[in-house]
Amino acid sequence: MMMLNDRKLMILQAIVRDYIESAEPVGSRSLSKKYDLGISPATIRNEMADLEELGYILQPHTSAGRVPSDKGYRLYVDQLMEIKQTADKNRVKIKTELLRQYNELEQLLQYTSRLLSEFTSYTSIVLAPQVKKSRLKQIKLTRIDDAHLLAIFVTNTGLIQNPVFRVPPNLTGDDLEKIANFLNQKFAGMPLEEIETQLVQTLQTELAQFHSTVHDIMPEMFRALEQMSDISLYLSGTTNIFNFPEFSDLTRAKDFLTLMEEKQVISRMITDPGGGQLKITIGSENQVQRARECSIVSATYQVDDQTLGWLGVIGPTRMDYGHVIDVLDQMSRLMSQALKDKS
Amino acid sequence: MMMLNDRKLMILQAIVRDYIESAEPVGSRSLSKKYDLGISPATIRNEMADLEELGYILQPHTSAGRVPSDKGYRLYVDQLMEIKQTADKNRVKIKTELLRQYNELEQLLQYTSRLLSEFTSYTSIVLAPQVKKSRLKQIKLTRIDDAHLLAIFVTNTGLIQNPVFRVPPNLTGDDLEKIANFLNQKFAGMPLEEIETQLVQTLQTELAQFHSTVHDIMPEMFRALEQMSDISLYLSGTTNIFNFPEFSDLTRAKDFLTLMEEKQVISRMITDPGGGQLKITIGSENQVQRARECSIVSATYQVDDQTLGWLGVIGPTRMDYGHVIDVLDQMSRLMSQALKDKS
DNA sequence: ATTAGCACTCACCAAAGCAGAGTGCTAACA
DNA sequence: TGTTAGCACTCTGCTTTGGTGAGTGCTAAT
Repeated sequence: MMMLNDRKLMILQAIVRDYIESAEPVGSRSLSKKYDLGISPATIRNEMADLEELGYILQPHTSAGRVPSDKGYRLYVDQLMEIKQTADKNRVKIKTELLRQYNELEQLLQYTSRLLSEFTSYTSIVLAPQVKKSRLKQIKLTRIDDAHLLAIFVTNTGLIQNPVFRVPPNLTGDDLEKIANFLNQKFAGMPLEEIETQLVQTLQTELAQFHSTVHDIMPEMFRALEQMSDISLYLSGTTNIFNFPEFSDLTRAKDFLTLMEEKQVISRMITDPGGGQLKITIGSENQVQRARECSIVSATYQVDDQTLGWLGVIGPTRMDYGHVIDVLDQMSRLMSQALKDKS
Repeated sequence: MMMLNDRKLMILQAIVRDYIESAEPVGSRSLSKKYDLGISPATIRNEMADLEELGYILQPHTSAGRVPSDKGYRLYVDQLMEIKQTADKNRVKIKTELLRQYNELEQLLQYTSRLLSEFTSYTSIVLAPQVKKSRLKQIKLTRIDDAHLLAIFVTNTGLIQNPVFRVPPNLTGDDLEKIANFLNQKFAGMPLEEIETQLVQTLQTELAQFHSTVHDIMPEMFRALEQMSDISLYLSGTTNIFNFPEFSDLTRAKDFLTLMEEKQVISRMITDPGGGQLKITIGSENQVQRARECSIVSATYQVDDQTLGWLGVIGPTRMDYGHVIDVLDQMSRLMSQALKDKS
């Protein structure tokens, strides 16, 4: 692959910057006026022609200016971009807000999401820790009424799940306590998903000591747990997209918002199996067809090197990557810290 | 106020019906063609002129057809509308889906919301029972770690709240149990909001028997409860508004969707302090300025004559009231029943 | 009281003309 | 040989113009 010379890089950088700011195709004349590149529009035109041939920029139509292609954005992000430092005032605000003592994990997640969309002006996504991957700290069983039991799973991620499920009425309070003790001893510290599989094996033998109905309630309990804990994610600023001219087409806006209602898909987009610290997906790089007009930047939050969840923003490919990355980087660190303080 | 003669009523009815269906201003000629009114366009025109003067219909501009005014819709809803029976197939579907055994209240609410938007094709809103008004069935206290306690409030509405809060580390397990027992005995059956106020009075005297720190943790507990239980409501089908031409203006669509992000406001709109069974708010009747282009139909769900929450739809004033009312009526009954079966 | 007829109004649409920004190419320049 | 000025050309976006169709109000006939 041909290496771009410095001047081409400089021009590409200017184009991307300008387009990110203005959303209008950028032409050679205005480029040379606005930025002090030291070369004439004609020269810029020549270089632009090359850049276009190489696929870094596009012309919406003859006699229009140029627009970065996804490939162009990619190069920009990888080599040309400068991370924008957030203003100190805002750094402080983010920090104090996020490190405030939240009693509930949910509150932290929700507030992070708010802040993220507020500071980036894109749509933010915060993915809660997966229930299944969380490790059991403690389990409690309580009778709610004749027919229902409440189980309380306290986990190491701060998640607390409390599935309610039906049970036959002939379980005594004593039974419950025994079962809970047994479960705690046996499974504390284990990821919930493992517990479920292990339980099947354990059931036959060890659980025999209990009332015979125990056989039945365990699967019921996990089914209830499963049911209630579908993907939980926090979105903010979905309506921000109306601020971007690329979504001023009604059907585009609709498609975007409809997409934002599909938790499954969103969660797949923001999660990176590769597992780097920061993931940038630009337009057509996206696996999800319907998001090929968007870019996504996402990061993880973690405790003790275990990745708990993800947070990120989604917006037009014409995204202010430099800014978003800085904000996201801060927030992911702070979330990790907030969770650490807690556990 | 002048009473409208039958013919005027008939014409108004036809106008509203037609406009609800087509979203286009309706003229005298097409009206007489489409509906078999037995009078000529010219006569219709005369009547229309009267109806306009009386404020029941409007002309977007000279030489356009007529459009119902909010006053016109109101008359239609009060006197002219016929309730549309939902197709049997759908009635059955709604019934079976809603009376399915849901372990969690949240699931019932969420699913109701889905169904409601699906069957009406508007945006649906389901308001969960207010925590504060719910009555305590049972309370449990559990230690999570050195610094945190988990309280579990089980209420009569099926709501389970589990606030986590900080406590000084020197509380024994025994203490906890005693406190819980005390609270249960004293407050079971009481609305949570009352408990909180009563507690302040009780604190000084009766709680003296416990460890001195009890003074401190009670307010803390309720603060945590308060914090976590902001208005919880379930929206579905927000993007449905894109299907209506009255929202094909980008800023209108944006305004609507932005409004839908404000739980406070929505909850105020859908709740009727007057307290009838079914509430219909048409356009400018709405207290909320930004919703004066919308109509809202809402109903309650209840158990033992106590209103627990609300459900409803919001859409353009050109709403298919007859249909919405039928669906809503069914659903509100079924929700009430589902909750009754449970408690 | 109703209706046919008629002149008139206005939104909507398509075609036409115009201005502005941008391009590619050629030829001159350093 | 790389750079730049000049120029003809292209294409979008905006405004103008004219025609069409649905609808109205009024008047006069039924």
